[in-house]
Amino acid sequence: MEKTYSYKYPHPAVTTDCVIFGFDGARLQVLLVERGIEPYKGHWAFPGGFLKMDETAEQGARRELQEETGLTTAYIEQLQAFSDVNRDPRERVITIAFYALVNITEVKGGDDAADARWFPLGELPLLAFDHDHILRVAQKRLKEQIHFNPIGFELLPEVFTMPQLQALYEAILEVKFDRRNFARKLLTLGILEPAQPDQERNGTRTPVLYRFNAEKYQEMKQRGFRLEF
Amino acid sequence: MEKTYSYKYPHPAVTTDCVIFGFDGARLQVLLVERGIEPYKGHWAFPGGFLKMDETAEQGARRELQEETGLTTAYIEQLQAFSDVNRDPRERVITIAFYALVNITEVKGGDDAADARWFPLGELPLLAFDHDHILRVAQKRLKEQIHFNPIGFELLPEVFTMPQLQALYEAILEVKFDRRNFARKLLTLGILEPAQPDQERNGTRTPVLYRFNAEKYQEMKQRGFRLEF
DNA sequence: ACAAAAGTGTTAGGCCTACACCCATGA
DNA sequence: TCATGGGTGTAGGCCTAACACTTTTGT
Repeated sequence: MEKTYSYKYPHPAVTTDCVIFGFDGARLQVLLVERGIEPYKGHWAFPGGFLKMDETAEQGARRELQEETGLTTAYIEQLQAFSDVNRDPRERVITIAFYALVNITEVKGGDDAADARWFPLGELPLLAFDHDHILRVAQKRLKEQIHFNPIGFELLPEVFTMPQLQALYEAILEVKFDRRNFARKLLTLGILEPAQPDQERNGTRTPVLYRFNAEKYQEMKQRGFRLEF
Repeated sequence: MEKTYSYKYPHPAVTTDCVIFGFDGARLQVLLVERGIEPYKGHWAFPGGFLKMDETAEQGARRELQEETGLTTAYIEQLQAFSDVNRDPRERVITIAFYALVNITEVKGGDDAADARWFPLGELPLLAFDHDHILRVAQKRLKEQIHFNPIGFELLPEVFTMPQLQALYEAILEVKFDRRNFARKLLTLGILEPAQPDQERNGTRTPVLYRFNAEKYQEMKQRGFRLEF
């Protein structure tokens, strides 16, 4: 006989979904998995699944993230719950959506997940459920967050160039910046440090390498600050 | 025999809770209800309750808001889900928390609810469950939101004075502003309009009345703008 | 040798901050 | 009449935005 779980009042099912952002140097990308079963078979979806009774939503989202990317330490933050009554045709399912920022080069990247793939924003396949809606909310949140937090650094390798950093900000905010003004603004923030002996800078054609200084950033956050764009 | 609802896998219970902010002219206030039953009997909690199977989380939160304040049109926005495994001692309960901004003068205000009362932030009673945590998140979100949205106007009567508006911003952001700079900043935004014939301004001791111009605000939002503080 | 990428510096204007004075009301 | 609350204007500094030239590498 099959075990079931009974309640006095109806309970919705609860899942987590994780919008995983990466940056390939030019465009923002999202990691999606192809659905092999109905409903929405053949559509693509964010990694996610049913929440276990002994884990918080964030733990569940991290578990899904780890299963798809191998990463255990990524930046992850809750977006919000999505609770439309008919968002899943099978039963009432509420999902708690998260977004994660990962360094795309550290992700084994759908090699053995086989069904997981990176897609650039703007070249997305058909998404399952209300995942297009969730993605729009995630993008909006990302744009907002970057004004208060240097979360962009989560998307870059440990060492990066100023043009890379600028391309990232432009991809997230969907605007263009003046090279010189952008570099000055970020440098005067004081959270970047050169990651390169001066001697090695042979030609000006090769960009200067920087690294993010997390301690300086923590100091600044204490005193309060704003990134203006 | 009692009816029950059975599932193949365990399902958590899902509630909504609504952090309702009001402004009395000097301080931010929160509407709380006293719990009459265990657990946390005698503690105070945000209005909330179990989500029905045919309503979205927002609809549930609005229903709770309406039951406690009589308001049907308030500004309401989702905070996030709170999912700690043991946040409710009875069973696994996940709550989807919202925050609402209401004009305190329009709220029947716990008169017939009898157990609902406004408390100023800073003079709060003991809160039930993880509601102190939820409140901190709500306050943080309110501070962030006010940089992008003139949500402060939701907390004021239709017609208000500049000193009132300033007191509200100071209460939310927990800072002090220079009177003259604050007035200029808000006026040059172009979303305030005088709500008073010039003649009636007899003495300068009586403050000028303003009203929020929602159309101008919508225009500005299209073009993109920022409130700086 | 020429195009593309990256480094660097200056200037003008706007916004923010700090600050002083006047008027009217109410005690 | 004096303290309080509210309205208004100005000057300095900082930050932002706009903009040009040089170097080097790769083709």
